[in-house]
Amino acid sequence: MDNKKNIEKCEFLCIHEDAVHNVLQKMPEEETLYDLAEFFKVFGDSTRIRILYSLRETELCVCDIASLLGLTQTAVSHQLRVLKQSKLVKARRSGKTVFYSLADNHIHNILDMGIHHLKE
Amino acid sequence: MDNKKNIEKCEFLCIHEDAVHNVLQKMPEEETLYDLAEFFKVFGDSTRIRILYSLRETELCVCDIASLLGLTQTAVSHQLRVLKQSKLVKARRSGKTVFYSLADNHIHNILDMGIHHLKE
DNA sequence: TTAATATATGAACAGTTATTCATGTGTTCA
DNA sequence: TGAACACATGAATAACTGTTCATATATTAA
Repeated sequence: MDNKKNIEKCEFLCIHEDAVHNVLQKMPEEETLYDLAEFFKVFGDSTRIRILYSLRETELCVCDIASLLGLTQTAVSHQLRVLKQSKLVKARRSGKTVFYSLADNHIHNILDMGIHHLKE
Repeated sequence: MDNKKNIEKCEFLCIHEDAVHNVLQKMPEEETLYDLAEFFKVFGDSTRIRILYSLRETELCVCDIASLLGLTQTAVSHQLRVLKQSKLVKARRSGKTVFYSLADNHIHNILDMGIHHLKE
């Protein structure tokens, strides 16, 4: 084992080796966990949450969202870009306006699950 | 209406009033959306995600987690505090050691839902 | 083409957050 | 009691993130 560098003083005293070993075997890959955190991070901003909720019913243009939420067009644009990169929303251009909508119904479930947890 | 202060130049041009009005009526309360963002924010850090995954199988003490994930005891303690405040984990003291475990099975579902979304 | 407009984007700034360091608290055991 | 230890916590630092400002792009209409 060459993980001795990370080891704490308490290693020889309190570590529950069986449990730790068991957990280590069942842990998803490092990258998966990282991606998962990145995914949740996108939901971890109230502006983005509000945008996502705005899009629950219908598609809206950038200007609609800005007006609806009392934000600047620029702020909305930046956040929509984040949401788009994370594949939470998709865009459809119609002339000068760009309509945004939720990328898939999955997003509803995730929001609902969060709301549900809060109500406990 | 006294929301004219927030209104953009494009208001008179591109706003889809019906859609916006409809959305406004169905929006959850401001505070709910804020809490929801705070909730997801906790999941939006890879260290915390890794800690939560470590606790999927069994309870672990702080030292176990630190050793398992290659973190300092201090870093783990700080993050466990965040997780505890958000009621995602609970603590049980046994002598000198403190064992942490997931607060409820709900947490599993949320993690799984995230993983599931990533695999699409 | 030019003007108007809806949206996008790069840079700067301010606020937030995760980690580390130093130290404090609570428990056990000699 | 006092030493050892597992854990907690406040302060400081560094990195990250959201908003704003200025400006660029894309589309339409005159």
